[in-house]
Amino acid sequence: MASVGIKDVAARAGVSVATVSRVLNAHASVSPAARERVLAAVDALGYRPNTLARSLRTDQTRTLGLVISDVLNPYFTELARSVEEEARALGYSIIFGNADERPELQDHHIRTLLDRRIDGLLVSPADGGSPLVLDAARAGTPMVFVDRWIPGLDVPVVRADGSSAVRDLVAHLHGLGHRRLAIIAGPAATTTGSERVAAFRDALAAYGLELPAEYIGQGDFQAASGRRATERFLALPEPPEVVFAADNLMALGALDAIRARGLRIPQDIALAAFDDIPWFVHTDPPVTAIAQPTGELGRAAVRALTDLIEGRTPESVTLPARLVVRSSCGEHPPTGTTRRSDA
Amino acid sequence: MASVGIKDVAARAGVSVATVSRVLNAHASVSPAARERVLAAVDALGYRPNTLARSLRTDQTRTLGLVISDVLNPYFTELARSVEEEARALGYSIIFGNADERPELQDHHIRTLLDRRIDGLLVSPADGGSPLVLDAARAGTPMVFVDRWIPGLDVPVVRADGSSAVRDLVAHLHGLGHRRLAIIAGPAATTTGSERVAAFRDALAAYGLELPAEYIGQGDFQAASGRRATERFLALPEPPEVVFAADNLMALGALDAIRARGLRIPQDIALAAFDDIPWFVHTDPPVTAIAQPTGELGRAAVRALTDLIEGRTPESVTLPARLVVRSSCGEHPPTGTTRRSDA
DNA sequence: AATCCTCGTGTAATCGATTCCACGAGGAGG
DNA sequence: CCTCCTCGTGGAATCGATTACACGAGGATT
Repeated sequence: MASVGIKDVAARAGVSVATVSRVLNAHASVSPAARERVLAAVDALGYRPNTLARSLRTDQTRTLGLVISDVLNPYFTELARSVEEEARALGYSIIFGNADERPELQDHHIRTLLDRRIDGLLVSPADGGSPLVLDAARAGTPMVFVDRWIPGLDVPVVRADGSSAVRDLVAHLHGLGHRRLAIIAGPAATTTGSERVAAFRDALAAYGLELPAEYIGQGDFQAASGRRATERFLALPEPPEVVFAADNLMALGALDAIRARGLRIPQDIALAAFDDIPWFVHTDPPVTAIAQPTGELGRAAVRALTDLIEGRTPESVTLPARLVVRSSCGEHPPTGTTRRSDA
Repeated sequence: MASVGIKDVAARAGVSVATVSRVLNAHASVSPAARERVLAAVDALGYRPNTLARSLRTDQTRTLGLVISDVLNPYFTELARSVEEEARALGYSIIFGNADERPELQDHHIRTLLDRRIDGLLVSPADGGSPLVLDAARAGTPMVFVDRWIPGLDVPVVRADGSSAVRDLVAHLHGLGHRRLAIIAGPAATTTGSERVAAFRDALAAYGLELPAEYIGQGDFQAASGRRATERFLALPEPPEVVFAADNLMALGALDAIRARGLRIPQDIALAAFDDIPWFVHTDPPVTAIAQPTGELGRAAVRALTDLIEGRTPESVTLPARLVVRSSCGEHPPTGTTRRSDA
């Protein structure tokens, strides 16, 4: 039952544990004969080094932590996938934590990750900055923010800039004749929560349009909040002509609410969303959305973090998002299929 | 920079490391006074035990590995979420691995997990059984299969039985007048790949219907394969009236293919899927699907695994799946909203 | 031929916890 | 008053690796 250790390998190869360690780590000089015997012993015994012991000694785990805001959100899921892929290519593994958009759950995972002595942390903060994150950052834990970030910290940020895409969206909507535009925002404590509202408001201003308070629904990036916000919009004396959801889950909730009211999209009300996902092609109707270069973001984030860990100078990265027009805001659907460019 | 260790705590509290360890682990007897001082020192220093050292010594990590077949599949994502939740409640953490339906990637993750000395493994095998999985099972690694399994191994299985739901589906389809029914299958090397075809064929047989070879599309549970299989169906001299996709991603691919052909659902061709997801409510049209009690499965799997680890006798669990009728197979959509019961 | 490197190797300290064992103090029982 | 537990505590071994240091053998340099 006792799994085989380095001692067993050493014994079988007739060398010391030091030599075994040396061949395994391509260290220093080892005679070809000894190397041969060690390698033979290793796979005769099926030896696998104990990473716990190794990490304890070397003080590095070659593991990165990734705390994502919500696993049920396809955007984060795709992000997680690309992060893991890039990390693997660079010789790191990833341990995920899912925050479910709850700051206390986020902290739980960060704590666990830190306890495991991960080499670095990738976070998409669910709030404006828990003491835990702040302390970790100040204590010098290698850390990179992805998608969302916390201002005022010397931590590289990898994210997409949606403002130009939001301008395109508003231009599109305005061109279709819409004038009363509403937004379902994310939590103000998150950068993506507040920035998307600001970008939307600015874009409206360019057309001389206002964004009245009752046209800002407060959501939390989860489907249920999108539903509630939309119901509130629809109950208004003068409901908006367009609802723009700041993420895809709240768009799903909006879809629920609109369908429950028996309204049609886009005839009765138009819908657009931040974050494009494959399902938006097949919803009724296909949803106009702002697509982020998700895969690129994940890869860039990993590169930034490994740069930081390995002593190179990481750079913050901002990539542009882009508008993908479908038919949920009115007019004819675009001819042909509109596909996402991000693979 | 050297993070604080148990020695620092001991020094500050004026006791030995043994005593510190004892209060931290609620072991043996410690005087209230000493306990007090230790606790004070612990949070004055912000001490956190090094889990690597602890695990090395105790030979347990209180960590479970979960290898899922595909993170981009909402079914597995939901499974992962419930698994983590239940594990957390029981005092374990989860490390995920995403196999992307590729056996070699699955093996990579299992190897990594094993190297980390996880206490137990939850697997949804992407193939009929890699040597790695077989060896681990035989070597006595606590292991539980979830969703899919490998026959002939003494490993508990937690899964859903879809056969009765498939019968319901076929009855529904037959009742709508459909007679030429096709299926997009998963890889034959997976149990869910072959069982769903078998269940479908059996259900058809009850109505005196055949399942000809050209009506069995070979997929791999990924969207692209669903698209290809559907294109092949549509190119047949006598195309099927219904396509039943064995998972939701292949259904997405089928949707793509059907739309690209300019056909309408359900007038030109009907569609149904295994695995229900929130988006199916809002696709065009809403998709009739077989829903698994995903959350329950995840929780049961964790309980079985922890039973195994902690020396209790785990039990295999089979829960029923159920049919959720929407409008993608014809007829009127059900009145009211059809929601998923699984929270 | 004496000296000095270089090369290959082994011994032992170390990482940070847990835990067995021994030991002294104090109370109970005789 | 002596003996024997029990209780609280500390010393030191241990888990399985890595790696600094020492050392002996052999070749090269003078």
